[in-house]
Amino acid sequence: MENEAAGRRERKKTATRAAIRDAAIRLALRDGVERVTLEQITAEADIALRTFFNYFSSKEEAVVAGAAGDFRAFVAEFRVRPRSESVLRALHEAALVVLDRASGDGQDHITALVVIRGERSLVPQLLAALAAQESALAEAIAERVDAAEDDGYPRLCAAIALAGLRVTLDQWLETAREGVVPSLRDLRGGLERTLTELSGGLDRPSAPE
Amino acid sequence: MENEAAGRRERKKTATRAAIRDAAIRLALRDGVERVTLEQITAEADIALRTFFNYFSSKEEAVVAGAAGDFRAFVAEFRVRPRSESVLRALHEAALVVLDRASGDGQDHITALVVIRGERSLVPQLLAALAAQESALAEAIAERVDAAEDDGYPRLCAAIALAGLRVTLDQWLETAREGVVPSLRDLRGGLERTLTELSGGLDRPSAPE
DNA sequence: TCATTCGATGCACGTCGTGCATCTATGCAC
DNA sequence: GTGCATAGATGCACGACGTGCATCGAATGA
Repeated sequence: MENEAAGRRERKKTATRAAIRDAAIRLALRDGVERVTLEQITAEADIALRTFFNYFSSKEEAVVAGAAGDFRAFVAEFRVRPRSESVLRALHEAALVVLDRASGDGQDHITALVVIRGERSLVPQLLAALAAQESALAEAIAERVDAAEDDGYPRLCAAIALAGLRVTLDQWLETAREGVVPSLRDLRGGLERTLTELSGGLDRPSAPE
Repeated sequence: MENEAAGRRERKKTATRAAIRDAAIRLALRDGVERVTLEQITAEADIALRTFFNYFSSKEEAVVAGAAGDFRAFVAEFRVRPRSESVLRALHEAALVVLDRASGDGQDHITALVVIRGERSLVPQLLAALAAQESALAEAIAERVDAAEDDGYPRLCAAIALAGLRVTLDQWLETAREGVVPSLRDLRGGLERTLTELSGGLDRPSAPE
């Protein structure tokens, strides 16, 4: 998707990158991220140990790379949503598009998420990947609503939208058990509810003691 | 705050912990987190290298420890807010209380945040610390609004509230320059605006092309 | 074809993080 | 106060991580 008709060099690079990522996820799924060594990963991907660091700066980054790519795709998709859609609507639609595309690619995206979710050591990396897109999304939102320089809305909206997506996705994954991929329909429903909550206002009165 | 009249053992432990944390922050502020070695930190805190790992599992965790404590305090404070306050109101008040207490302790909390903000390698750790409080906050919210088991509101609200706080704090820190602590009044104002935005509903129409 | 460039690799080194054994100060019972 | 049990501090060894540097070979373009 980022590489169409490039030279052999570029094609080889993206192939290697994918090989490393897949190897990392496969091994992590089998043995647990902590127990997998870089040596194993590089052997599986058939590259030298040193080469690994030409692509990723850590094991964790490699495992999370797929998800990070999806986040980036989400932001890109948001950018091209028609102006007729409100911000939250556009975010919603963008999420659906990425979701469809990812599920079309097979279950790899999902299994990667399952691995990530099960491993505490990946949480920081995943959150960092998400945060990395936050500023990009904020910028896109600022353009879309034509916000003033000092308007806090874009950044706030970006952060909250991504947080909402994360929670929704997380709750959905929670329903997954033993490699059984839960219904995509459920995830759509979750997104729907989350977005509704956001647009309706988040506050609630406290219940009496 | 977590240790009142405990035995000498406990007191020494908390003192050591604080010494490590302070040493880590001080050195990180001077040389940059990446360039500081554990050896330096342990020398500064006057402990053995091995002992460090009895308290923290990494340099980064030590630096972020202070902020992590404030997050925990925030959640604790929220728990004890009166039921007469709505969820967002209670969150707001809790934030103000923690803010007051932290600023009363001097500028240490702020300088720590400044260090953290300037160092990309600390972002994952900080986000992880924040995420760690998310479930605790979600639970507190669930109690407060007496939510049903399958109600997504508590987790969503917790995630979004923390995201909102993070962004607000971040924007405020951005105005800080060269060790000059920006006005706390400004931070209060930022919180006010953020919470208003959240309760009012986050959506916005897109501007025409 | 030839020179250039860029990525892959090997090597060396410093740092990190942990398991294990040991030593010491603390807490406790008497 | 004495002595025991325990928890925390320390030392040691080791495997893994991450990076700078030099080299080699394949891909590119003139």
